[in-house]
Amino acid sequence: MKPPSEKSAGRRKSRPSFEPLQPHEIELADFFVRMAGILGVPRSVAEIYALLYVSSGPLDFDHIQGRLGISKGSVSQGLKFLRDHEMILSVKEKGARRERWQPTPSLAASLVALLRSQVLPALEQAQPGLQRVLADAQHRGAQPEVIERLSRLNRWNSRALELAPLLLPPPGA
Amino acid sequence: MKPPSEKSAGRRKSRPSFEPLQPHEIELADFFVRMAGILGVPRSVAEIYALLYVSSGPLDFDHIQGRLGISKGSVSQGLKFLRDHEMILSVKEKGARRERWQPTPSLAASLVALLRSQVLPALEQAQPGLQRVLADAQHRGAQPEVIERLSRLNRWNSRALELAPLLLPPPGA
DNA sequence: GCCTAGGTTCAAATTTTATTGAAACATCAG
DNA sequence: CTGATGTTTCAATAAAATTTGAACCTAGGC
Repeated sequence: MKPPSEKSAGRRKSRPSFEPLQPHEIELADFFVRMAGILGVPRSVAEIYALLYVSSGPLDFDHIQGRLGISKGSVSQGLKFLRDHEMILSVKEKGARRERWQPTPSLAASLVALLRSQVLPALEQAQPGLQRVLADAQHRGAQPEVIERLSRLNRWNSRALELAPLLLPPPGA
Repeated sequence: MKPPSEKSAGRRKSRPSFEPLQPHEIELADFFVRMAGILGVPRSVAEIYALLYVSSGPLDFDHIQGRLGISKGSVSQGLKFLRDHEMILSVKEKGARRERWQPTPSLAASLVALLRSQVLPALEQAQPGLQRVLADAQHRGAQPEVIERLSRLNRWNSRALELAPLLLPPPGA
């Protein structure tokens, strides 16, 4: 799909054109993309975050789409993800219709929220199953070594669940 | 090549048949698969690990393939991955040709090795780039807020690299 | 109410990643 | 050396994840 018309004449309504990322922006985006990849966060999401991170003020939807050259859908989903994980904040200027976005002050807190959202549900959901697996092994009279492994796994899981609220306080705490 | 006969009569050379995973094994495998997914580790690798984890003794190649019902290639690659990340050990019985595998004693250590191998290279590779991005921003006289963000990112990166060898000692330490 | 800027949704298309299996390789026994 | 067993490699295929874009909402101005 080629951009409709390259020359956006000065008229009000014409689609504004945005410059592609600068080398320094690309470098930072690459870094965030790599790190995000480790946690399974999609490229487009990392790129959006990186762009907001190097930008001086909050950016609106169209700027993000224009500068990154990605689709509306991706921008919308990416912003949703970042919002859901409390990694960006909307800055509403009063009287303005569009929202503008900037990163939350603490990247650390953002990462914690992200990890929390991925790991906690898995641990919670696994708990009954793990207990059943252990009970089953004991009941079958499995090898002590196996019982020991499964016990340790259960203890870990429990401790992680106990500690989670302390280390990773949920939003409303 | 003779057509393999379906009924494995009691004879030595016939292809042994392995039973599919039991419910308790499936449950544990699901847990490991979920956790592995967070770190981007493929399903087949997690399944292999889970099987070794619930099994009483070390298992050989064919047992792993047979019980999981996956291809030779997957087993080979999965074992390679687990070996490379020091998550399994080979128990060679003297005089025996085939290797047999069991999980390393500490799952915690295994996870640490895994994380290390994913995160460290990214941090190392990023360092010069991040410094350049910061220098560039300073040179361009970017907004103080942006400079501050980039500085913090650099500090984090450096500290992580300093701490890494302490928290995650490499194999030969 | 109606219109429209601003944004979301989601099925289809694309890209990425994992798995398979046949061929190649390695090692040991005889 | 030869033949059998045990394992790895890698191109082809299958499966999963991401991106796109057009249809669809929604709130606010008129």
